[in-house]
Amino acid sequence: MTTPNTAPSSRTTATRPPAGVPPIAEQQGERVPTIETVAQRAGVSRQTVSNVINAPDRVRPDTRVRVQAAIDELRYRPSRLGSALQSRSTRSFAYRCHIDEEEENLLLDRFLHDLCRAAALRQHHIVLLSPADEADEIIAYDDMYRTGSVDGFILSGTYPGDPRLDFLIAERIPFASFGRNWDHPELGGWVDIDGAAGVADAVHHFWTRGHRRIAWIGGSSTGGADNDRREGFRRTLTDLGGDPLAIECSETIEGAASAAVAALGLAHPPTAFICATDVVAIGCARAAAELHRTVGAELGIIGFDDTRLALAPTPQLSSIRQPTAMVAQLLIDGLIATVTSGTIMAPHMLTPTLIHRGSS
Amino acid sequence: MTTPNTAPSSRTTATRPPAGVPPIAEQQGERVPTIETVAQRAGVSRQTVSNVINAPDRVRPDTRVRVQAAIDELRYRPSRLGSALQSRSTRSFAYRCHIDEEEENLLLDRFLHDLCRAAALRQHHIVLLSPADEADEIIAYDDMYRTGSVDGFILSGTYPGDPRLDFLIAERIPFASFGRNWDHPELGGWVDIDGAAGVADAVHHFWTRGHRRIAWIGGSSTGGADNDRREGFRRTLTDLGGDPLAIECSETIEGAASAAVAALGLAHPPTAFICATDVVAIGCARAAAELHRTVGAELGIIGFDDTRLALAPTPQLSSIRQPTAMVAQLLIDGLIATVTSGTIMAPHMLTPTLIHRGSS
DNA sequence: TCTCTTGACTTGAACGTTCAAATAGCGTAC
DNA sequence: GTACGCTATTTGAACGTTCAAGTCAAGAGA
Repeated sequence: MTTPNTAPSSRTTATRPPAGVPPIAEQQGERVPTIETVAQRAGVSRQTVSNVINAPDRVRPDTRVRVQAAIDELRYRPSRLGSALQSRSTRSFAYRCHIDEEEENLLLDRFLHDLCRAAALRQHHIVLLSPADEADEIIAYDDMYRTGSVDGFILSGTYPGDPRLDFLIAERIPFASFGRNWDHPELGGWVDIDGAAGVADAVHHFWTRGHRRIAWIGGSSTGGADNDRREGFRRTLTDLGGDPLAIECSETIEGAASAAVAALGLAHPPTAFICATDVVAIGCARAAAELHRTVGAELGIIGFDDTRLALAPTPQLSSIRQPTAMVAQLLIDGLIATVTSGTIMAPHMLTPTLIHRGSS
Repeated sequence: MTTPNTAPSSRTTATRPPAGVPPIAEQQGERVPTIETVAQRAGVSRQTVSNVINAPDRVRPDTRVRVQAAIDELRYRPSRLGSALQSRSTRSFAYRCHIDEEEENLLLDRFLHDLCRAAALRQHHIVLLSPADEADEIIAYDDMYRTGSVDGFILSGTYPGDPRLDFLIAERIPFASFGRNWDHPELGGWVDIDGAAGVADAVHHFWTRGHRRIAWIGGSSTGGADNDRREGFRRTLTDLGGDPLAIECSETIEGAASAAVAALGLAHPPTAFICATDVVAIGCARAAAELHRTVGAELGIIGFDDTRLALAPTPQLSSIRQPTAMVAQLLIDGLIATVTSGTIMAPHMLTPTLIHRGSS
């Protein structure tokens, strides 16, 4: 962070812009038009202009046309700050952008994108937050809310005992979470995917195709989504009369691959893997390749999240897809309702879909 | 987007929050403290409170202490909206969040994260934009800037003829770009990585280790960063007296793998691959595995971007790392300067670093 | 003693919007 | 003819801050 390693070219061009290019924002002459400018031009009052924009039905058609013409001529756009100050709403929500160097999070990428889209649909913006750790995250929530920077918060990746939910509920700060409130689901404020149901689908899928030795492979977490999925696996397979084998591994390609190799070397090895994430599934596919086993009917693999990674191997991996776009839309709509009505949104549990490809 | 697939539990809990949990934001009694509240409590005027916060040296120490006490007691935080309206600056920048379902962009993830951090360091926020296409992107820029939603824009992935730069310069809208202005680099407003220099490093790395048949493998774009890197490869290898082999492929694991398999089947096959991205490098590694070739001294691979993907294969992949954190910091500082001074930031060309691992 | 300067603080105004209340115009019913 | 209701529009005030100009007292210089 000292002096950047610059190439020669960066020295030749000084801080000033090159000749011929006038500096940015040199509009001293032409002030940005305000609602007052428009009003004067159209020969009406501020409020009428405001009405033309926000409640056109309150304005007589001919006046409306006249005002609209003034708006167009002046290229007027209402100031978001002005209206935010007055309405006490910024029309924006914050979301923590947690890029973990260790862990894959292609799903969260997609979710972030969906979130932006869903917010834009409702004329809202997403502001990013990137706290160092969890304590910092709560401080950042407090700070952003109290300074009026955003109207509320979108969370993701909740887990049992999550202090963020406790904090937001206690402080009466509007929020909506991708991931249930594990401790008090009845409080609402969340949208989640029924991971156990998705895994149950996968188990049935393999079972009806004749697999009798089906394994779960994933991280070792004892609570939250991973645990929910693993328990869904155990329950479903037990109900079918099978013997559930749960393999623990770190959720990286490497970790999953070596765990899968070990599992395939067992006396009674699995013939199908249901994986906690697509990354784990990729690891299983690699293990199969290393052991010269063909992935498909004889050795099945199903991933989770249906990220781009699932398309990489040959054959492409079946995967359990989460409807992130719908999650995002529900969260945004729910959070908007929370902000306006002051009530926490009703919980929504969505079911994922098994996307069937060559690997199962 | 019709009725979501909800679990039974979502029916039991209605839109109202469960009994015992009072609705959010029920603080009618305790109004949020403003600067005026603090002023009254401390027995001073608004402006003095403002000075305590923004220019403490203008206030006598004992008054300062008294005001600070009032601030702490009331838990006062200045409204970002109020000050933004007055100062005509939101202290926020917009960045386009382009998640391409087709293409890997782990690098952009990291960059986004770094951007947030760099912005936070300067008390700024990053607001996301997610336009459908490029025309939409320009409309979104115009809209956000004119409504005063943000002070300026951070771009990434510029290319020759990029209409976004032309637009922003023409409209005198503050911006800073990760990726040079290919058509008019002298105009500034950008920070970029000298991709050609990074590739040159990689070529020398292989050359000194005895490789004489070195290949470039990547997309077919005819301008922008990819082209710059490929030309850097051609030039460096030609200067050393080698015969540059540039292989075209789609930048997916699949596409790269099949292209690499084909290349390795040539009469005079390459012994080292320099890849346009880590994804392409993963593809090469897979091609090697398929052909039972050992990656390392005899068959070299170097990726680009040094994402988490580079750590997945065995041996782990060498990769050319871009200093994204520094890019982000330079862009944020440059953009802040642009907003305040009205001048476009000087260009900065940074050099990437070859991270040496088992694959080279 | 008078003026000038300085430091510490206050006051008025403005930023751009929208809510709530007020007003004007006009037709209609009693 | 007056009272009423309705619609279209205007006005005043407020949202929370900071800039610019102002006040006021104390100290310095002549």
